[in-house]
Amino acid sequence: MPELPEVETIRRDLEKALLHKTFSQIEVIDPFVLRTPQDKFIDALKKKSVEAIDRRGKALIVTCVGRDKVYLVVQLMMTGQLIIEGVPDKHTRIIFHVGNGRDRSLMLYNDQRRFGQLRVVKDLSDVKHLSLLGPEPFDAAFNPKYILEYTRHSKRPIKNLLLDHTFVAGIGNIYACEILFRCGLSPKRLAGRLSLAQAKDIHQYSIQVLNEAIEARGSSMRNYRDASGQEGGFKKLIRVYAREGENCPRCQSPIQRTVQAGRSTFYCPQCQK
DNA sequence: AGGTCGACCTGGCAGC
DNA sequence: TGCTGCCAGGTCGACC
Repeated sequence: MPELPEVETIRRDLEKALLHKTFSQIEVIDPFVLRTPQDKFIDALKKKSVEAIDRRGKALIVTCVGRDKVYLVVQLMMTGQLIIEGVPDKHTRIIFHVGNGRDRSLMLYNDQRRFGQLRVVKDLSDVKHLSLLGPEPFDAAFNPKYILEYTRHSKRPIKNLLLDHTFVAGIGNIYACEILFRCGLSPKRLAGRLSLAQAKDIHQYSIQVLNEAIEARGSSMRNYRDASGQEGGFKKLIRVYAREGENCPRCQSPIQRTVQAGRSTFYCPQCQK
């Protein structure tokens, strides 16, 4: 579900709610979402205190300290949610009890489709997905030169490349469409044919779109909720995604939908060449 | 080797 | 109302 801006919003919320608090108890309702054996998962987190909450791509990394240091890695995938102070429902898979006595609270892991994954590791390099990730869009390593060099020999459409997390981490289907719209670039354009100016646009508009979305606390299409269960505000700012048939905000011609790499792409054929 | 495609799950919605 | 088919923000492994 969530892409970089949504996960970053959740990360900031969790930081306010969880930092330096202790997991007093972990209730596993549905072990299906665990990638660490249930008893190990509970044992590794119980009585640990949260030292840091980081994000890498679309993954959340909760650093927990106690007898030893462990990392809780959460990939929300399509429908995962981490909710503070929510009421458990039929999609609640894990309940984290936080704090003690008067300062008690709950953090729920909800996940309708159960694609999400939670694991506990002692060493982040044990998480294969993390080791495969390309640079963060806000990193200096993600720059026009990198984009040009990475794509030089590529025969893939630029949209597919933006979705490839080994190229750049955290961009998903919504933001890939929005970034290309702002660039005025067709999602079907071959990545290997980019000019330096176009690589600069991709770099600049990636950062711009993602920053605006973080500012608006993410987009809510279907299932996305922040850590307090609220929808994000970027939905109103989305110009093409899921707007098939509506007028392009720039030229008024109808936005089209097509399918690339098995996923919907929305774009304006007039503005995006 | 690079790139594409189904599979993984559940549920909402449109159309009949 | 109920059924069917399609669609969904991600990721991986099988396959071409």
